[in-house]
Amino acid sequence: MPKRLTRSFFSRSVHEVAPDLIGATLLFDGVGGRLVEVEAYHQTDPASHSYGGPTARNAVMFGPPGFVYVYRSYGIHWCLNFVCEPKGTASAVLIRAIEPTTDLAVMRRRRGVTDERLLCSGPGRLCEALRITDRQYGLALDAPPFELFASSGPVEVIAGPRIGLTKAAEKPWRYGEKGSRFLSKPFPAATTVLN
DNA sequence: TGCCCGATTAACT
DNA sequence: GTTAATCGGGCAA
Repeated sequence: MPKRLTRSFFSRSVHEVAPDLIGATLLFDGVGGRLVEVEAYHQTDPASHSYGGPTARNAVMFGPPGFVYVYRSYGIHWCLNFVCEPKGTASAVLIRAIEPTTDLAVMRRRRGVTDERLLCSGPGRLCEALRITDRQYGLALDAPPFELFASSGPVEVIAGPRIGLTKAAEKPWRYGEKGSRFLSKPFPAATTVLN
């Protein structure tokens, strides 16, 4: 059986946690798959929702690590984040793409598409497929209905610029599995290979 | 209270 | 390649 990740996994620098999450398996109510793309956000980072200090929306980011931050994007979509670092650092990892493994039929129904690559390739898409909304705001990642398992083998991780930002767009804090078909977008050709 | 705009997506040309 | 959809957060006034 794969090893479960507990909340202590997240009590490290967000720039260590983010690449380490690639290849891990996330399930919500038994639906999900392998994490293949994430982005790191830190309080000192102008692109982070925590940059301006605590508010009602970002409050969970200022709490202990290993909990879920969910926000509304463009008034339409939900986006899922994992809070990282010791309490007060207000950093988080945005989950951007999942390689779907279970349950494909459920995800196809929720998404209204059949193509595997359109089920969970994008932060808004994966929340629709897993049925993540603000009702999950503040839930712990190491307790039901969430399940999180470490990668079962080595993974080749690449890093590049984050997607869709106007501030701090040059920071290479997007991490993905090299060669994955399930990335929300390809990484630029000149991309750093980790490991 | 009003205004601007975004860690997106799908449906266009 | 471009753009509409859609609305709450954050800040100016």
